[in-house]
Amino acid sequence: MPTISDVARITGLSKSTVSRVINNHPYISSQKREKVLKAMEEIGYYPNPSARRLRGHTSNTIGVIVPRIVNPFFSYLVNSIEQEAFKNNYQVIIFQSNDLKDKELYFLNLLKNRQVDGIIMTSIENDWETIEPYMQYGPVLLCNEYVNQSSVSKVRLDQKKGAYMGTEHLINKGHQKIAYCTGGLFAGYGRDFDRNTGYQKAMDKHQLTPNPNWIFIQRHSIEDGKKVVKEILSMNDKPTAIFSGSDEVAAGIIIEAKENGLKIPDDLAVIGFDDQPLAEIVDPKLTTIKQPIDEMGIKSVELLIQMMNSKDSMVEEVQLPIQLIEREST
Amino acid sequence: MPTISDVARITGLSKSTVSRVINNHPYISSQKREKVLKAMEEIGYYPNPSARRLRGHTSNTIGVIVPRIVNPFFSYLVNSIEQEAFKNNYQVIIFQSNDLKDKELYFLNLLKNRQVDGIIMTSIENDWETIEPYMQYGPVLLCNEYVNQSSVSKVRLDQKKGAYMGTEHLINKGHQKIAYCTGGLFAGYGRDFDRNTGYQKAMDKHQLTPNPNWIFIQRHSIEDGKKVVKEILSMNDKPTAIFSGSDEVAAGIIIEAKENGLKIPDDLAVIGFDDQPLAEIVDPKLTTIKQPIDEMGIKSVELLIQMMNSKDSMVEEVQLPIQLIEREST
DNA sequence: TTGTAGGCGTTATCAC
DNA sequence: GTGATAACGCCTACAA
Repeated sequence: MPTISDVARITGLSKSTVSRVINNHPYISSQKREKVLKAMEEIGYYPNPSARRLRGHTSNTIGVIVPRIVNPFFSYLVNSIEQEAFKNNYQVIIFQSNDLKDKELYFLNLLKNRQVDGIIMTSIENDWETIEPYMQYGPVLLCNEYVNQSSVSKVRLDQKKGAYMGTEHLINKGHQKIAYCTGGLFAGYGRDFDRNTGYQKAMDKHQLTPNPNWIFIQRHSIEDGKKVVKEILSMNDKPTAIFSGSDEVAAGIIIEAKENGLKIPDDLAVIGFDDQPLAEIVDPKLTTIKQPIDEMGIKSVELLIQMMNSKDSMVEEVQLPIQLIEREST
Repeated sequence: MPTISDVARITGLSKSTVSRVINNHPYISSQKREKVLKAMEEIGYYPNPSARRLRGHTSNTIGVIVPRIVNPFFSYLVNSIEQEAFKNNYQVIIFQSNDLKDKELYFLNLLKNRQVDGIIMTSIENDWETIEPYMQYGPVLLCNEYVNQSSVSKVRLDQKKGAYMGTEHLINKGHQKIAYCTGGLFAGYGRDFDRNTGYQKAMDKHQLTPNPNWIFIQRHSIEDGKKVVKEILSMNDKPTAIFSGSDEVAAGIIIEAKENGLKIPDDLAVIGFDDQPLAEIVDPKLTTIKQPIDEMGIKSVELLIQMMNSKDSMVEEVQLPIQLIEREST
């Protein structure tokens, strides 16, 4: 593997000059610049990232924390991030927190060693007070999940509006008994809180009061969705529609409802969130709230790179549009 | 961020001694070892990976090349790899080749800079002659995709048997006109070749000859599956069953077949490959060949770590079992 | 069993 | 404009 010294030797110049060319410094005769460039090309020289990192430069590596990559929402997000990063000459290290506080912290630690230049967090496990101190070691960007803190950059959606739209869509279809199913707990802030608020706002506006039994929390998987149906079937007062915070849970609901002879959307209308590929696979096809995943990834990388390059810490917040996709399940 | 010098200063020992403790060298008085360990703990010392890398040591990083992470097969594989790597204190850099030769080569290049200690390739784009030279820079392991080369380690399945089982299953159900749908071209070796061979072998054994029109190549997505159905519908001599090399294509086939009024499995039996989650979502549920993805990932990491630790290059081949999951589509 | 010194490849600083 | 040199943090001959 050729080094900067090799280039220097071949061109008869000093390492400093070569380094300057590499880093696009001014004050170099274009004649020598050409010479260096040519030599680099010839011997296939490529700067050693470890050395750069050690010397205090950037590592051209960004870390992405996801709860789990097998969730299509996150694999699509990672896809978009990786593509955009590659375009900008960055590599992506992927971390799965598995909803574990410790693992999340461990990953955040890599910022200290400059293992990564910056981190995109797509989920948050620890309290913000725990996470915030890590920001002094390098830029941290929140994508998808967020907190109500003005000190951190975010790329996010209007979750409140999304849930509002979905709920109102069901109301417009004539439903009054609308169940609500979320992945989170009833947190006091962030993504899930905003969704909850959106649902409530829509219900309130139409003077509807949900039966507390119709509120399901911490549901994530297809299996969870199936269980929701079982619970509903055992109720005296059953909902006629259900808003689910994830397409996967919604898919589970549809599958199990059909098994039990329920007609969708007649007996039970279902609306999901994400617009994952399975929304078109499930039968009937799923009405859902589409999140602009690709744009989120692209914007996140763009912003993070800006943050890494700006000397003083900058904070920016980007909000992307959200959209209702009506299919057959409502 | 504390360095080895800090630990040395605090303990009153030299950097060498500290380094020896870190690297578990023999010939250290257990008394001093304790002292060092304690100091490291206290100040939260963690070796700087860049420095280690530069000095010629390992980076505790492995690279994984996948064609695309949004394909559930690969996201599950990456999940398993990341989990196992984390257990062993390794980080995972993820690369998407997007079926591009250049991108694949670019990633392989990182082996030279010791950006990664080893690479797991889950797909192969370039000719083997092009890839082989990179193996001198570090261990490369083939997982899932493979070539008929004894000089490289592999973790793979008996693809031939898988395709054979699937095809014979259809034959046993009374089908004679069996279409075949693969993601690859008709390569002369490797995974897809073995699958093709398995299909042919099963057909031959039962003295069946497929209509050449029933052979579909380079089909990957749900959309591709839908197109296959359209093509079939326009044929005079139609197959009654179809073996698909991927669950996604199979799902597309089922969806489009239903749209066109075909009953599954009566009018068209469908069998997939992978056992992805969608196999249980699609209606009717998909019969498929299950690949032990988790074991593949675990075994790959295990093996790669062994390879990275062994001084002389070792080559090993692991073959994992494969299994038919019968559901409703056949 | 422990310490000293040098170098991995790069870039920033200071000279010229 | 260009070059020598030190330093980033770590590990390993070599010496003691």
